[in-house]
Amino acid sequence: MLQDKGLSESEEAFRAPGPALGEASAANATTAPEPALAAPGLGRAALGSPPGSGADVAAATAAEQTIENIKVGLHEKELWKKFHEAGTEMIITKAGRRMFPSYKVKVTGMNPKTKYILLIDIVPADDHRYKFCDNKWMVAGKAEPAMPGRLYVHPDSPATGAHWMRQLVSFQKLKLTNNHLDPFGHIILNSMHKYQPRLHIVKADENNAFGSKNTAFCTHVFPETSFISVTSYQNHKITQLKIENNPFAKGFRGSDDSDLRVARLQSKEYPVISKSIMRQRLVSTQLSAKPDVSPLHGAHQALQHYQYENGAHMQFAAAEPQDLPLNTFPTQRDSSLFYHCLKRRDSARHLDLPCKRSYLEAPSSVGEDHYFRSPPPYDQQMLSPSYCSEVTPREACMYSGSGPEIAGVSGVDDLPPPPLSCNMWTSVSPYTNYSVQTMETVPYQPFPTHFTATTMMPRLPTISAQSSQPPGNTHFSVYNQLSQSQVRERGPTTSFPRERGLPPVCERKPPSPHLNAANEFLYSQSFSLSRESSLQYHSGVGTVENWTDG
DNA sequence: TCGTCTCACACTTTTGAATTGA
DNA sequence: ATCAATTCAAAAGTGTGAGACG
Repeated sequence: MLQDKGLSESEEAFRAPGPALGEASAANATTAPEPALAAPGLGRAALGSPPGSGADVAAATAAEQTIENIKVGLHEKELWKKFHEAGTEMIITKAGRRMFPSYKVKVTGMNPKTKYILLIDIVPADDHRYKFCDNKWMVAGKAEPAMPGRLYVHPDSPATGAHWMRQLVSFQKLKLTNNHLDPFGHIILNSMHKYQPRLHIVKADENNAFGSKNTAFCTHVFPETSFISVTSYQNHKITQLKIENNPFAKGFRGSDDSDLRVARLQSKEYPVISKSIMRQRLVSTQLSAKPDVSPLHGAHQALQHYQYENGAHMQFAAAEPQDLPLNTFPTQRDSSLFYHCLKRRDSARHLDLPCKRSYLEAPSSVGEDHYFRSPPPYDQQMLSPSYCSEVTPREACMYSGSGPEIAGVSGVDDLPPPPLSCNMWTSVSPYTNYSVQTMETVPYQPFPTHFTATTMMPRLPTISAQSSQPPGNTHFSVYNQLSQSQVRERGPTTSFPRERGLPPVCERKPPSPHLNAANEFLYSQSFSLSRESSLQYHSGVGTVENWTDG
């Protein structure tokens, strides 16, 4: 056994020898494109705080400033780069598939005694659908409506800065699915779409919660972690990289002459080499004969610039605008940190986020029960004018567990109800300018008493040109699922995990309003975050102050 | 017909309970 | 009786490739 029993994910990861970490830091953040931090007319004043307010400065406690100082380094950055250069693909399956390389980071600069919550979301990198044609990825039309955003909260959350900094923080148990009705809380993606994982660090408050007036958070994005989701690998280079680097795929390793797969096939009296291997060998031969097949590596080719996420210019080479290279992923600044250090002006609510367990205890056996609703893909809006045009408040809707789950996704309305009747989708009143006040209109959601216990983030507003919802409707929902700590996850065809451990979610006692508020907060903050990161600023932040520009 | 998706399969690693020994 | 180390079977994570689907 590689890891000791009970090791947390972060501790597991820490044991793995890793190359140097690519790092995103606050220092780098300060070099972020100006619009992200200083959009005209949307500075402090717009956020409800007088410019240059002395009170603000005083309010920026040392604890808050640690957010500013937090640096995040991507583990196995070189490996990620390898994949990135080939055009990373991630398999998505109905049952959920892990990412490989897995998302692991080294965090420094935290206040050792302050508690933080680490979570990941995956947002569309653009509003295109792709196809793999002629050994390269090409735009194949408009993107499908974005799946309901989900967050993956690290199982150790909340934990002190000392805990997070002690070892690598691993999100390797995060799973991706293409099942729109996924009952396990995996992150739902559309196949053949490009996505960008984002790491959010949220400062928990004095009660292991967040959402009080001192809450702050920041977002880190590593461009090399972007990927195209697929149901089967398209690029043989990616297949080879996965086989070479993923221990679980060892069975497919082997040199040309001693290809295990071939040997196995032949041993079973299959007279021919597998089609895949033949194809891959053929392509390899072609590639070796055509070293410039990937426009990515052709420095002479025209560079196209793309605005991305926080306004950084993305560059990639392409012969034609529609003709994307293998690596079409944004080459964002190496350190892509977005600053979202927030102070709430209204401290009306205090959001309890009870520790799942002591962060000093032996790590929990919680599995994939750390998924929440995630922020929407606002990057899209930045990239596509069509998104910007529909950034309007949306009407409230309510979805029950027995009804269609996906409100903002076309074509899903006809789908049968999800197998788990305990899914609970709710909504909010019209979402005006993304203000905090709107958050307070969110009805209480069934919410596990445990922070990490199988609770999804509120569903994020569907703001998409392709949304089936009419403009003006803002949806968000809460999704509950069983804790993986109690039940090992099985495939969707097997019995549902609630058969063991906890009673069905729908039978649990009503959640604490504070916990619901936590959901709201995370939603609201993520929302604000997303809005800011993609659109720099928006007037709706309201009582949330961005204090990093001071 | 084509592109995409699903599923069973063989293989590997991981997990965790049972066993062993100090 | 306790604890750590070891063993081992089951579970989980891989890519493959045939076939289904729209």
